[in-house]
Amino acid sequence: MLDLRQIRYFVAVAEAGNVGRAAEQLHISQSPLSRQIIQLEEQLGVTLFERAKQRVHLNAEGRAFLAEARALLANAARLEELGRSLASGATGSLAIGYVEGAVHSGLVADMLKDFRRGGRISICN
Amino acid sequence: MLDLRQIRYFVAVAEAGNVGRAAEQLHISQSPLSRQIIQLEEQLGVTLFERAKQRVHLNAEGRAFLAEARALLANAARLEELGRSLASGATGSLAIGYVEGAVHSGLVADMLKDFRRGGRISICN
DNA sequence: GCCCATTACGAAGTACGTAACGATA
DNA sequence: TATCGTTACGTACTTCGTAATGGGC
Repeated sequence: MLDLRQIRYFVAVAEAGNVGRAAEQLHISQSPLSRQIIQLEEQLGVTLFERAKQRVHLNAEGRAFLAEARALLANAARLEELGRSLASGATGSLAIGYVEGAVHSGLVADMLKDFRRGGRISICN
Repeated sequence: MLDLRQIRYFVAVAEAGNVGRAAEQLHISQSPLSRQIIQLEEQLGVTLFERAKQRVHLNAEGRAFLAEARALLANAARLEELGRSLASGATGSLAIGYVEGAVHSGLVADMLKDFRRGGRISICN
């Protein structure tokens, strides 16, 4: 089973392009970060970074993996926020995310009308 | 940060409606499973199950959480599979998921045409 | 000599299983 | 009494930080 922490570590290193700086941003040492990245690669059986001249750099596989990894982290963050929001709301709260254009197209308005009639808002990605 | 293992445990218990059976399916004991569920609830600050008469049953918050939890697990599984597929493929493989209707609408065909011209296929949920 | 990534090693935290407990039928 | 969920406790594993190692500039 995939570990979200490793994914977060991977994204940090990929974005920083540097293990040391990524470690600072994550508030951990270089050592465990380097190990977690290596472990992730071993568990997946993929080399995500090109190691050369004591530098790490995303390779083709790493770039492909990065896009989906970011999506997963965003999904996890939403789920966590959903949980916390469920705590505050009486029986649940209404959170509305929108995409540019969705408001003007009347999509959001229609969904809200339907919701008032007792309909259910479906989760839209 | 959310832990995928706890999410998987939660979904198992929610679907089984029973800690014991869920534990069997997960190949762990009842004890740690019960604790992980409680920890998840504590970390989120939400009660996901209604405890009554020595039984656990999803409450309203739990049901709302379950839907998104399943989505996250599916997303994680896709990411893991992507990683493993990147290992075998030369520089990456092409995997196509489709939704009923997308094929007949010509959406997939258009995307493939664009892809042949050197365009990029965007990830669609 | 300085910086960067990795490896070595000891300490702390966490998850597990077994066993005991409380409650329900 | 049998079953189910939770709590108690000891063990094993995993992750962390510090320190040492090996390569480039």
